[in-house]
Amino acid sequence: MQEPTLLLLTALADAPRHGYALIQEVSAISDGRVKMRTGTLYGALDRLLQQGLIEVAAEEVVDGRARRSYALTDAGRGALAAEAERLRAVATEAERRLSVSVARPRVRGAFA
Amino acid sequence: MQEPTLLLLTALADAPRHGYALIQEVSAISDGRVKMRTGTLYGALDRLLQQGLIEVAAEEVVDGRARRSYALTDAGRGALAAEAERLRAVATEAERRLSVSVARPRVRGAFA
DNA sequence: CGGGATGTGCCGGTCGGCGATATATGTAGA
DNA sequence: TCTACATATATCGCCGACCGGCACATCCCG
Repeated sequence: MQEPTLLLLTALADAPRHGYALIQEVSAISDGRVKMRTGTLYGALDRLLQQGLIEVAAEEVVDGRARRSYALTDAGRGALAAEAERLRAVATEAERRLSVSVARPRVRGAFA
Repeated sequence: MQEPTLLLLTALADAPRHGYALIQEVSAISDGRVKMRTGTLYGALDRLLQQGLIEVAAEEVVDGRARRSYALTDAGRGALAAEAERLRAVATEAERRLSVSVARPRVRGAFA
């Protein structure tokens, strides 16, 4: 799973949302760093639907505009939780290793 | 940056390593889940060299076999630290949102 | 009436990961 | 000895995900 997809699942984790709202939510989550394009969005949405990680929660018309809302499935919830845990583990390991090498930039002599 | 690349940088974070050792190290870091192929490895290594995130640390012959070691550059260290922090933030946000929706599976009435 | 925000959707290009394949040496066992 | 496996590096082509660009439609504001 790649980052845009992960951000998408995260944006759906607390409540169902429709496409356009997801773009804004992803931007908010990533502190404005990730501007999701509609090409990425709908492609990813189709993929996630097919994988059963999300489902269509509602299809309504608001102010004359069609709006389709998506929600996480239980499988999606599980996948997101697993992914989050894995990423945290990698991040922790990366930081641990970095601190080791920073503390000892190079070894010059034995036992020293 | 994708996960294999992140794992590669992580594997280099505490000490320089050569290609084959990186495959094994990545496998160890990911608890055996990620089996890196040489196609992925050398492609990623070339990319990272070009981006200046890693550098060739040594080229030696051990037991008749050529061996090329790679090391993180300062830029690579910075990139890895930034990436780790970002991933941790996303993971935390994902887990926070999941716990919110699990605590309140659905809202049936107002103010209730 | 024009422009910007809201809203969904497709298409083609690009890039990274992956499987397959090739080459070469050292080591262990039948 | 011959065979198989671990060590070690490297290339190629395919595929899937992401991305920029585009199209289309409605609503609101000036």
